[in-house]
Amino acid sequence: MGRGARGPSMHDVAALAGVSHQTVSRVLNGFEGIRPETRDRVLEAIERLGYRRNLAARSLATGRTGVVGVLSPDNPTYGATSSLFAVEHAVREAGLQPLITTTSGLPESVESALEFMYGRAVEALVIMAPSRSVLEVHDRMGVEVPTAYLLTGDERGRWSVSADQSKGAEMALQALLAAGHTAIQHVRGPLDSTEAQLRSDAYSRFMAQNSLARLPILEGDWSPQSGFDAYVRLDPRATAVFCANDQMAIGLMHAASVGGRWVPDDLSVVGFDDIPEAAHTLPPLTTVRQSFREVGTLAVALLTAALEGREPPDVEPLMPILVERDSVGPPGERKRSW
Amino acid sequence: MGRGARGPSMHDVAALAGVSHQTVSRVLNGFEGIRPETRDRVLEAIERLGYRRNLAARSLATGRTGVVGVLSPDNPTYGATSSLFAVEHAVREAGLQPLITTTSGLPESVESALEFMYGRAVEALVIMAPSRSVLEVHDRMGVEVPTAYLLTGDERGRWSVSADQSKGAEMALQALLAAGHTAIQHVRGPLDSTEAQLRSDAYSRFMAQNSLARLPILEGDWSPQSGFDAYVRLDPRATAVFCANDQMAIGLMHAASVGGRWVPDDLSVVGFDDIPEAAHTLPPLTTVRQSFREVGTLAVALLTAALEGREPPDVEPLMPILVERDSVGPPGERKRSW
DNA sequence: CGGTCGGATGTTACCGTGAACATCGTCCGG
DNA sequence: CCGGACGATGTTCACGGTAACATCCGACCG
Repeated sequence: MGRGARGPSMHDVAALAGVSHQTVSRVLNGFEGIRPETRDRVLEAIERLGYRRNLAARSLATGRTGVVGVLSPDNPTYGATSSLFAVEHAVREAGLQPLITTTSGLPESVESALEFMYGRAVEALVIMAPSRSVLEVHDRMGVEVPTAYLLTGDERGRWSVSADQSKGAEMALQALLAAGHTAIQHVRGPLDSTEAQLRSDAYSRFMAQNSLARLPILEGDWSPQSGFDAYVRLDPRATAVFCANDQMAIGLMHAASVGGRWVPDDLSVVGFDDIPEAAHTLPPLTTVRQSFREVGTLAVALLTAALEGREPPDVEPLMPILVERDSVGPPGERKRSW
Repeated sequence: MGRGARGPSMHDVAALAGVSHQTVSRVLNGFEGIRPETRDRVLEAIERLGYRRNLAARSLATGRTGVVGVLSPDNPTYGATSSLFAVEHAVREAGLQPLITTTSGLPESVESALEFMYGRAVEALVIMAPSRSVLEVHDRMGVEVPTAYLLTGDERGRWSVSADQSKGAEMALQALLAAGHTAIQHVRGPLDSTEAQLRSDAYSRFMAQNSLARLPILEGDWSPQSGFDAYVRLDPRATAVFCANDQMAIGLMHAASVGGRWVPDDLSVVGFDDIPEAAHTLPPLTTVRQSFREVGTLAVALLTAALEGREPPDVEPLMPILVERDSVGPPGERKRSW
């Protein structure tokens, strides 16, 4: 194993500045009792040598790594990625180091990803767990570092950071109801997904509360293709569909158009997430926007508080926003001629 | 600075197994000359104590970190993120540690991201530089680790890994030409972007080679909104548009529909990238697929070869694939009644 | 005017690992 | 029967920081 070229060390800096290495250490760590003149000499020596401190040595001496593990799904969706990048930024901002590791979600993949991070001595974790199985693996491996959860709905109580999924779903459904729809069907996300479950539960609750007949819930996998496929399984009576995300809504609108049904005249559709494309589908998609970046930032705030021994802030679920565009219209058989 | 709880060390393992710490080290590093019986005793002790080696200490002793820095745009687009995740996976697979750092692309952001990574003593870099300014900052900071470039077209010669942008653009244009279009306009990506430049150059070349009049090149920023905005600036003579990515194509098709022009009857559109939504736009988008994951994997192969002192493999630009769907039709004034 | 105190800085030990070198026993050949 | 070689393992040191403690020196006080 060839050893890397080593840069200058504290001792080199100390020698150049005519002080001891400990004084250099004190300067770097912002110690108080240092004569300004000495500090300047040290800083100049650092500058001259292009010195960078060796974090491995520091970590070895202090027993701390400052590494925050981030487990992310390896699926490049807009929402998850937005949150991921917000987490990355916030972690770095907090003076810590993000260790982003992706997983397909299969148990062995989750396990190897977590094993990798534990092997790196992470001091905190952000688990972006779109599916419950990820949580199960994590629980089974039982490690003790502070952990925040994203994409898990409210599964983990105060450690779960998320937008209010139920409220969001309600907003979407309310938009349909307000337009006059009563035969509303739901295309949910994967059974395994906690967020999909919350939205789906909200659907059932909403229908019950408004004394509407609950049509069979169709299952998709978040992909546009699965939305497309869901269309043919739609109940003929349905005049409106609440899709659990925008991508499936896009696929479903495509299928509707192939099937000769026009959105919003023959079928109303709402999505969830407000991905950038949602404003430009045909027709532009009415959807529910959630602030992905905000949940990422909040999760890190939770962890830094825990790491510094402060009381973690209470995280209220974030309020989503209904974005009304053109995919919702009144029900009825106003078939457009084409 | 409170010191973290320290786990068992090699010495603890050694004591339990009745050997010296060096023997433990040898077992862990797969040394040859160890009696099987001794090895087993050591492994059992490791198991019993739940020992994990301290990478900080290892790194300090060897002078190596095994960290590969990955600079990524903080823009959660499908393509960049796909490559990013492929890089992450490949780096980990190679026994190294990815250090993913995002940047907005603004010089000070790029600089702080690079500074962060250099401070972590990265041994190699993957720079995902959608814009030339990122490269400039990187060059200015002048560091010597092996560096692979993504999203830069062929800017960096053999160190640039990418799909063949020119060929891809040609394929897109050829599809339009084959359908009978001669008045083809181009909506390019940002001026600063090397990939946009390559596609744009390919457009100019293609038009010249086929003796077609080059219509003014419009500039977008990759977003659907910018594609939408470009529509009104379209030349009235244009019967077809080559958009430099799918998102802009989506926005442009939206605008066309608002403007009462039908795709593909009144206007043909091709995109670039083949994002998952492209198969489900109205109409489904003809586009050029490039293998984002593959370029990510290849970039890492390049770096691991360099790190191990092997001759880096020659990386041929990857061949993109034309995906023909329904957004291209023959030119003409066959306005669809609606 | 000497002792003490406190601020500024130096000295030493230690963190956990890997590398170089030392040691020990055994086997084999002269 | 002894010495060298070799295989298996142990010992020591270095890596580059931080923490604890030691030291030095000037100022202030009794």
